[in-house]
Parts: sequence; C-alpha cells; structure tokens
Amino acid sequence: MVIPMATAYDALAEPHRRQILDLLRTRDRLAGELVDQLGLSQPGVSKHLRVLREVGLVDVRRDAQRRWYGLRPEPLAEVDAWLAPYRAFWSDRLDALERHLEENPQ
Amino acid sequence: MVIPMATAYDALAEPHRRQILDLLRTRDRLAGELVDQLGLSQPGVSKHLRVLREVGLVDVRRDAQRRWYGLRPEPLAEVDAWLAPYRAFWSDRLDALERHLEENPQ
DNA sequence: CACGAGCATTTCTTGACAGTTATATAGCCG
DNA sequence: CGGCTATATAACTGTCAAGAAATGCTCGTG
Repeated sequence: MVIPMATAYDALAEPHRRQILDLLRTRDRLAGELVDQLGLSQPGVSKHLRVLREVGLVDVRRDAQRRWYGLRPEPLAEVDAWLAPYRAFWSDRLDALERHLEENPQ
Repeated sequence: MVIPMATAYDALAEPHRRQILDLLRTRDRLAGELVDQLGLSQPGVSKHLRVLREVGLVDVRRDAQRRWYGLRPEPLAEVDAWLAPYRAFWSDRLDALERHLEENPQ
C-alpha cells in the first residue's frame, strides 16, 4: 500500500492555498486570520494548512491555543528550478519584442 | 452554469503533463512519440494533451493523420510571475549563506 | 474503395479532494 | 472545575480527474 506523497505542485494547484501563501508572504498569521481572509469554514482552512504543512510550504508555532503560521519558501525553489529552463523560451520572445521596439521607435 | 476553466497550475500538478512539457522543450513531438515515452495508454496521453491545449501550454500542427505537438511557454510566464515575489525569500537565505561562507573561509 | 495508421473522443470505474457539519483536543480565565 | 476560545480531526457528500477499454474519425495507400 503506497502512500501517495503530495508535492508542491499539488499544493499550488488550489487557489485558496496560493492565497494563503500570498498572505503569509507579508507576515506570519494566526489560523483565525486566514479563516477571516479566505471566507472558508474554519475546518476548510485547517485542511489546506495541513496540506501546506505536509509539503513543507508553511510551518507552525504554538502560542497557547493559537497557531502562528509562517512561510517556508524552500519547496518553491524546486518549482522555480523546474521552471528555469522554460524561462529562456519566453524571454527569447520578449527579447525579440524588445529589439523590435528598439529598432522601431515611435 | 459555470464552466470551470483549468489553469496552468492545474496542468502542472500532474507529473505526466510536466514530463510532456519537458519532452517538448527539446523539440516538437508526434503524439505517438509521447505515448512511447510516457508508457501510458494512447488515450491517456491524448487526454493529457487536451488539458495542455486547453490551458494554452501546447499547440498542435496537423500533418495528415499525425499531430505534431509543440511547446507554448506563455502560461508558464504567469506562474513565474506569481513565483517571483517568493524568489526574494530563498535568495535572501542563500545570500545569507553565501555571506557566511565568504566571512568564514575554510 | 477497403484497409490500416494515427489520434481523438466516449464510456466506465475508481479514487482523490474540496467543502461542509459535527466532534474532539488544548489551554485560558472566571 | 466549568465554560469559552482557538484549532484540529472525523465523518460525510458531491464533484472531478486519471486511467483503461472500446469506439469514432481522418487520411494515406494498396
């Protein structure tokens, strides 16, 4: 019986989870704050946070009954590494566009 | 009735689809080639290709009964743009590591 | 024109997942 | 201790996606 490990890609596929990461980018947040921001039920947010924890994209700090959630960007570096070889493609096209604009000023 | 549009994030969540994009990065491929490489059934690959088409990550050129698939990296630029603000985070940490190493030579 | 090659689409099954409500756990405070 | 706050987990439901098998479509070729 194989336990299917989720990946950062899976975590990012869900818009609410990307929203959570965006919120954590500015500062750490209480679970309750995230519930308020997302407009989901509290258990719904809690489940998304569990997924993000499991793929290592967030960490938690306990503070009595509260939980402070913080961003752990490392798994995004893996995604970025996968993306890197593709960057050449569209930057090529953008470069071509830029050259075109330079060579054809208004 | 809302038609749920898939996003590039959804497309990237599936490992086989990332593999297809990786194959198309080197050169255009026939659908049959992709079937051989992926080790999935032909209809299975065809369905993945449909998803990639729908989010604009590949395009198709007909050649009699054949289909040449090619990479269209533009939607990846969107993902890259989302990722950009995060890049500062881990590069900060890497910078810190580099400074540490510079200040503490072997 | 019949056949086969090359793909796409359909159909079906199974499993995963997002969301909800209900419940459990943990810690503060009166 | 009792009850409240904050969060996690459980149980359940509906939806959707991945995969295989069967079928359909298109076009070149004998």
